[in-house]
Amino acid sequence: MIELNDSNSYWWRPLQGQPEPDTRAKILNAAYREIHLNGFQAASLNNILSHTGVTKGALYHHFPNKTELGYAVIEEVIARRISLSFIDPLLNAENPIQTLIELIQMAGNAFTLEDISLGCPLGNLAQEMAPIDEGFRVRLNKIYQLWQGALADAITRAQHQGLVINDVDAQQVSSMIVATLEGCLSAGKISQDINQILLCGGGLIQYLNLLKTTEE
Amino acid sequence: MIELNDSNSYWWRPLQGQPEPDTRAKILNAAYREIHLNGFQAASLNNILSHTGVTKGALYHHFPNKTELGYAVIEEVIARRISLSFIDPLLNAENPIQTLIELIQMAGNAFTLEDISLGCPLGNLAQEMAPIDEGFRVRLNKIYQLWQGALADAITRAQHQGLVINDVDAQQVSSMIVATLEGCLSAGKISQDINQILLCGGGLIQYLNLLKTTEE
Amino acid sequence: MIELNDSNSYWWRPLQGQPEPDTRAKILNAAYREIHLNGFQAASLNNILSHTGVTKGALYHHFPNKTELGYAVIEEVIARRISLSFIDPLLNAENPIQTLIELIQMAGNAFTLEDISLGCPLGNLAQEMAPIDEGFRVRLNKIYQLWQGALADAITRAQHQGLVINDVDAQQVSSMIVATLEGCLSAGKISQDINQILLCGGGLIQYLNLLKTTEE
Amino acid sequence: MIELNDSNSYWWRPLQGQPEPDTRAKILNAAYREIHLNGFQAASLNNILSHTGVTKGALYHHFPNKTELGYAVIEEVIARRISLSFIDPLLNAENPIQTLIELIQMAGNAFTLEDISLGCPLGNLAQEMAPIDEGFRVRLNKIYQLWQGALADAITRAQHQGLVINDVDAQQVSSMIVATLEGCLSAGKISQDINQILLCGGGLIQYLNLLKTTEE
DNA sequence: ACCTTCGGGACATCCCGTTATT
DNA sequence: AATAACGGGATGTCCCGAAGGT
Repeated sequence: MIELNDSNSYWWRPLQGQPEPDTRAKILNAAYREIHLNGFQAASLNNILSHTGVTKGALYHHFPNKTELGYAVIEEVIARRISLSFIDPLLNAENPIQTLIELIQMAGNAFTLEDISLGCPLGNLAQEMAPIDEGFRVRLNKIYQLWQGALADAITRAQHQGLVINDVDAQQVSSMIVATLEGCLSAGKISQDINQILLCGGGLIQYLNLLKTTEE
Repeated sequence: MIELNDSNSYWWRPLQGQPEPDTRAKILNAAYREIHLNGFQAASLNNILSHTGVTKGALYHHFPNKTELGYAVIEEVIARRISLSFIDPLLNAENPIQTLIELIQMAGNAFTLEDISLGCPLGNLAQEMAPIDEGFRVRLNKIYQLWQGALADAITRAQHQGLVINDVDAQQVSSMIVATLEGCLSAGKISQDINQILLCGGGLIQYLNLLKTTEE
Repeated sequence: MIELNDSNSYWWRPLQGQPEPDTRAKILNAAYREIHLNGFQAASLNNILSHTGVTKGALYHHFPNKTELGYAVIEEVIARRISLSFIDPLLNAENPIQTLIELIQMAGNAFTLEDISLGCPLGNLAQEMAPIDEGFRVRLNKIYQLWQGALADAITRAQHQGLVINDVDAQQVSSMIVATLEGCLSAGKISQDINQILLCGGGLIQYLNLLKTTEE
Repeated sequence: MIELNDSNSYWWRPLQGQPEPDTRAKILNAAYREIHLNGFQAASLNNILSHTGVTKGALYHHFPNKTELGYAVIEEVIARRISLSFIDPLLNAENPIQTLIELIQMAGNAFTLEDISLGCPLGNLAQEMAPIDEGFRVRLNKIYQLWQGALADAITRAQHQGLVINDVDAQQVSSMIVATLEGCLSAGKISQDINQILLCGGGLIQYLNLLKTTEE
């Protein structure tokens, strides 16, 4: 069984510039980890409390119930992490398609074995909760669409810059990119083999290179 | 919350030629559904029992515990369904690449709203249980590798037949196809929008068409 | 089957000076009785709860599990009772050997039929749990050694006072006394006959009288 | 936890001259061991079955229920073992008191660590079941009285032979001997220290020697 | 004589929330 | 803002025994 430690994994490498987090933030972080480890339904409030030293009363002072805590984790933790890692870098990229490729390569190289084992926080929660709780689905979908939209924008821009061929639909390509990325992580999770991720990611990068205009 | 009914969805459309299932089979089928709906950890044995009319004593006669029941579901239900739907049709296909494309299209068209909402049984379980229970991971990985291997074989055969360009690696492509398929289903689950699946699947099919040799 | 009532038996005559016991104490007392009646393994938490009116949540707030509840019963209930009944009176006795004899006689006379039937709480638990759970064994052994040590001290003091013959080993004698006492209670339990206890206890007292120095 | 093996311990060293035991005997032996290990209430019929390879149907063909199986174990297994070990040797002893002493010494030397840990089958069952089930109590008491009676007879004979002083009551002494023996085993069980048994047993032997007439 | 299958209850555990108090 | 105590339901597990077949 996986131990909840303070390692510097890809998914919960601590965000910088946040001095002495208050109770609410402590709960949020611990909840994020617990949920990432065990899923939302199997996440235990008692575990979260014992890992933070916070009491149950304090928790229920800040969050009305477990579900709302889950919502807050999505909106305040996961959303930010996805933005920082996958969306922001694309926004003002000079060469969007190249930036995207490098982003994928960087992520692949940064993965630890634990990251592989646990998978993407967004994807995990979506897989588990989307069919069960509409509140989860809506919030997760919002992030998902944001991500995919940013990708579509980047590709469109790249097309306008003449960096990407024009006979592909940006929406379709971005949709496929996100799906393939999530699928790659899933493959890594099942096989627990980083080579599976690199193999699959390599396929994606090769595909993206096919989209580039052949410069001469 | 989704109700467990007897609808004819893609994932649990009843297999044919199995008259009057015995107790064990009844449990297995109900467990498959319950797990598909709620995930393994949240699956309730009591639900399974009440949906089958089987008693606890009977269940524990056939399976020593919940985990072993989960294993049996993987090995005896999920494995067969994946084989029937995605592997067998490829085995003796005359035109493997075309068969593969048609397979994807057929699956996309066959999906009901419920299927979209629930996602792929294999992918769901992998997402949830691979990091938590090695027994699950190994069994799921076996199916996953079988599937991917069958795809790689098909692509290699297509290359030998001159139907697919030779400058792609069959392993890499098959790995990416499986990942993208799983990712597409995930996207559909989050958005609960069949167009998302078609969009994403369309991207995959377009990609596969790129791999075909340009006949003249 | 024996009913759990509030009788004034030797073993659970309520300790004095403890007004309005709190929840934890109530659980502890009820657990002590239930364990004394049925043994630890067969002790039912539901019985304990129903006899106290306490709920499951409260019980598991105070004790992490049944085993720890058992440990607490040993350390906080049984230990005190043995001390009060068999150890403390010996500590500052002027004539230790005579005090010991009187102690045995008093205990014998105080026994009710129920006491005989249920036996010694310490001995029962030891018999049942020592081979099964090391935590039980260690805690029970601690009390046992305390008791035996107090007896050995008393005998040694008696020897120094010239009240007991010097050609016996205090350790050996005290070990035998404790064993014989426990054995007497066992005999009473099997025969459910108070005369058996008196017969056996009489033998012990006769033996102790043999150890006295013949004053002239 | 103690494993159920086939070791040659004092308590269940196999009785000789019993070729290829039938089903009933196999159940009886396995039940004896299981009960000795875990007590009667915690003894699991399923364990007994899995250790014998016998099925539940067969068990319930030979015994109407668990309680009757327990009775049979007492009457057919425990009774015989106590007789063989502690009663028969005394019956025709030329020097009863000396034989008794040697018997105690032999038993003490024969004990393995496992024997110490598990205690006397008779005493264990009595401690656990006498207050709970009258059927158990009666059957166990019968063996107990048989044993004690045999001891009383032996002492009486020794007195007639002039080997034991006349100013002790044979009944009382025999009662105390049995109690002390049981108590010694209990002490060994708690302390899990063979020296405790030897210390306590030494005290008993010393006491017995006091009863001898001083030959000159 | 013996086997498989099954019935149904009891048990320890854990969980999410609530309430009174400070 | 935070705490300790408590409520009460649901869960997986196990167990003894019954029933019907061979």
